[in-house]
Amino acid sequence: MTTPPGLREQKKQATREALREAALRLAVERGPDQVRVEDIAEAAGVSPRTYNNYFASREQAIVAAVTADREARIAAAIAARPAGVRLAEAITEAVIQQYTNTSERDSEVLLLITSRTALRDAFLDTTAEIEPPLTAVIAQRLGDTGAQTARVLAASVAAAVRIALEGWLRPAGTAGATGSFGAAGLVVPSGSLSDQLRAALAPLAPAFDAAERRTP
Amino acid sequence: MTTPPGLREQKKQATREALREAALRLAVERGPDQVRVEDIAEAAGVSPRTYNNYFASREQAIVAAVTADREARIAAAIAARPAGVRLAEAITEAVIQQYTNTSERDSEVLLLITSRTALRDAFLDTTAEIEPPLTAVIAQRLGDTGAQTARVLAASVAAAVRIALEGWLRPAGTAGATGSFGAAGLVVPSGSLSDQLRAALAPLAPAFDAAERRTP
DNA sequence: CAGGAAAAGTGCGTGTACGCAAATTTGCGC
DNA sequence: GCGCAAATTTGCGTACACGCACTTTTCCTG
Repeated sequence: MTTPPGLREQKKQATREALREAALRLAVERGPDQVRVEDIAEAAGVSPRTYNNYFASREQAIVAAVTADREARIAAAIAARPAGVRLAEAITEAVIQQYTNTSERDSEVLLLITSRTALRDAFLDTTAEIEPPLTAVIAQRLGDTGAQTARVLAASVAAAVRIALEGWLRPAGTAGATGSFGAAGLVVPSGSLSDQLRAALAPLAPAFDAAERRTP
Repeated sequence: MTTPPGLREQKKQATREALREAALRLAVERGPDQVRVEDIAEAAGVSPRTYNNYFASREQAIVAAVTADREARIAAAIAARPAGVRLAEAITEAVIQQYTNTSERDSEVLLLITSRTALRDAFLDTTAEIEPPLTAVIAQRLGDTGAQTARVLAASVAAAVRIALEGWLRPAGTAGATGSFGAAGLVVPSGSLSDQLRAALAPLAPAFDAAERRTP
């Protein structure tokens, strides 16, 4: 059913990644406001029109360089957990694991992202991407009868993650200007990201428990 | 604290409504694709630039004509319910009440909205507007300790409503073309809107119960 | 009621988003 | 290998979104 990765699809992914990388590189080099779609397209070796076949806005390519494939990794992380544990717990831990897996580079880029409202919004919008794979994983656990329930719970998780991220990087936006920054570790505005995520997801746990109880 | 409605604010609301009405009227008259921002602005007696001070996209004004003030009405409806009933129930009923309160005109316009993807998306996006008032109402019931919980639950409700609406008007989009339509009642794709909303909100009830139990 | 600060409205310029149709590339069967 | 059907890329044209600086309106205070 799943077509073996043809050369066509391969090339498409290559183009997508080239655009992502070019966008991020240019944004870091010049500052996010000094990068036009035209520049990104040129750097990736495609036409500006093609850029918009891959990304619907200038910001998407930049944030995609950080969030790429996060949805798939979260879904895999959940599926990897033993079937015995509570669904709520499996999801919480999987989400935390993936979102705190930020490399050194990522943490630098996050500063850049928070520095522009448009970028920040685009970044937060990527939380919606985890919905489809999350829905699939949840539906699998709940059985076919709970398809609608799975969608609602997945969307709720995405919303909670979004809120956690907002809370986490809000104070960061108020302080620094565009230019230099430094410090050793991550920016730790109001509690660690792990704590924010745990706190945001906790209220949903009873809903997961009830859903699981209905189809054990 | 709350400034008495100055003449300034009054005029702003008047402009906003003028834009809404003009947008909807033109969209119905000519078809949604034959209406430019310039046209709407002219019909409302403001400059095109001012249009974008009120609405961030061409579609927003059109859908706003249908969804105007829905958030406030939902919040009021919840607050109006006796403090004794379950929060989950109060919210569910209030939401259903407000979303099924469609006038004759609204049902006609909904057909128009579903006929264009961009309009449909803009319409679904309006569900996010209920979050802030919903957060306030929920937070009030849960006490100040549950502020974060209130946000998450409110966002979950908004997500559930969105899913319900999607499911409700999906089949409607596949059938009819732009032009004529008729029939007596509302379009009833897959179950009534009430049923869709109830089904989408049901999975969240345990989360509300648990939150209430924590601060009774 | 005059003065002036704050807010809303406007014009302009730039970059963006995307429908459409033509040109190019890819993959498959022969 | 050949050629064709499907998918992708591209150019073009149009409309939109919005930052910025400037004008006009509102409304508060003395």
